[in-house]
Amino acid sequence: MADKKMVEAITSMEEDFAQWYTDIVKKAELIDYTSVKGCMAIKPAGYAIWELIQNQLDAMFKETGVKNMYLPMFIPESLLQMEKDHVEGFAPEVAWVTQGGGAPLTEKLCVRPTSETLFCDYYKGVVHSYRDLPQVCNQWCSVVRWEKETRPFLRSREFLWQEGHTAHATAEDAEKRTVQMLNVYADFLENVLAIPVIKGQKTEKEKFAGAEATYTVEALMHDGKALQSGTSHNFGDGFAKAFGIQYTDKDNTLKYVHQTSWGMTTRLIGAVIMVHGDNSGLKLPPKVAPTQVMIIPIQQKKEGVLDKANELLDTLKKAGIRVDIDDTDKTPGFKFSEQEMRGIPMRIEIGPKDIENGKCVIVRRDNGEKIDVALSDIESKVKELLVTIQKDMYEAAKAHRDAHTYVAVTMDEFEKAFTEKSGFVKAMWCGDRACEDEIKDKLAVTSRCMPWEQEKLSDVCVCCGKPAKKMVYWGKAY
RNA sequence: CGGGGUGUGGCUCAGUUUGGUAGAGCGCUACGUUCGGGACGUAGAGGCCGCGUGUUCGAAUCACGUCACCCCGACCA
Repeated sequence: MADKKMVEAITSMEEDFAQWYTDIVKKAELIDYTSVKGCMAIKPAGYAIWELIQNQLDAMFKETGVKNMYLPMFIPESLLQMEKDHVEGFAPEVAWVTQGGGAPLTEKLCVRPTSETLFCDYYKGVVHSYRDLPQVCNQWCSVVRWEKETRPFLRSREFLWQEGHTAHATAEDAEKRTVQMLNVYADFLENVLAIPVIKGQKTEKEKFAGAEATYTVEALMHDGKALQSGTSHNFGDGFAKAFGIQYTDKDNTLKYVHQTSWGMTTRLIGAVIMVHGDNSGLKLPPKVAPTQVMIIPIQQKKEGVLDKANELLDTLKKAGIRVDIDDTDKTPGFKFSEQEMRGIPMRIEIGPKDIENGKCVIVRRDNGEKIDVALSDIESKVKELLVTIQKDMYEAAKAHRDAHTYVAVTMDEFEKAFTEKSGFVKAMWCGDRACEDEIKDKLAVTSRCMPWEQEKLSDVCVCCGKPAKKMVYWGKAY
């Protein structure tokens, strides 16, 4: 039961979702604002989540043959301009370095907004033969995009991410890698972050600047808005032609490589907050919880309580669980609320009464359930519960997503879905940019993706009534 | 970049209308009593009132400028 003071601590999500989000980000101590506009200090609690994301995602990449490397944070102006669509897409939001050591530079450098051009420049030097392919590299770094309006994790001027860049001998290989990486992303979101996603393709209007095709994983936040959570792009040979990346094939002819890129960012932390969080604070899936279990001793000054609590701590630590103990002299009630705010998946209460009975009390963050557990069973029970919580959080998020996904066959239904409700709306589309533009102007709604799992809801476009080509997920986006 | 809002101890804010010695609650420090859902007592520490210029005998308060942050839109991951 939520105590009055606890509710007052953060704005409720029903009252003001944006403020609720900001409150959580601050009160769970994930970030601080800094004196650099639009750039945040990612605090230890926030960065630890990012490290867990990095470690697990990186391991998944490596299973598919990805190698990590690093390229400069600066891009010469001439390099950025090599590919026309790409530069048009990014030029408006890049930051420029015009001086070095007090003297003007002969050529200004932009701070990378993304590194396609640098990887192209690099691959041009290392790819000569079909034997040099494929190149499958990734870098973990930060990028800078001069956003006008910023929000912690969701939109900042500098953000952390990974960007994978590959070069392949054939269009088929490139397409295969693009799809493969999107599947890695979907797998990661669903199994590690417990966030269900829609996999699909972006429309021409929404695809990445310079890409032939952009695939995306789209997630639904608790307020019914969509969040693009990861993208994978197939560039075809467009960049290769612009940069002259060629190799000699087995038949002794010169051919252009086919390239891909794919990225996920610290925005994922925003997604975790907005998918799982509640009015008591953050709710972390066990797999990305820096602390999975917090032990809270009750009446800790009483003989033997702290000893027993520390014994528990050791047992669980040895079992490989990320566990900590809160033995500060705050009251238990305060500690309960604080650990809930921080999103710790599970807490263990242990006091004199428990010790007498050879047990302790486990409380789940995800559903508040209290469970008596014999001290002798603690290790196996905690392990089992962490798995259960991870799974239940995914199921809860999926139930919410499904309950907020609507079907619209007519424009009337479509408009109603967005004015009276909020969430994903599935509707048929003719494939024309004009209909996409009209829907956006009218309802501030964008096409999120053309899902790989297509359904036929009707024969005609929801907007113009002409024959439909694709079923599209629409939504209001972050 | 357009619209709206806010800047006063670490946090939330009062004080600004009508210029006159900088306030409260929470938090923090020390000690003691507490402890199964945000405890209490006593004693303390802590503030170029976002920044700049101007008006004035005197500015947190008035004027002009500027910066930052939050929210909504447009743009993006």
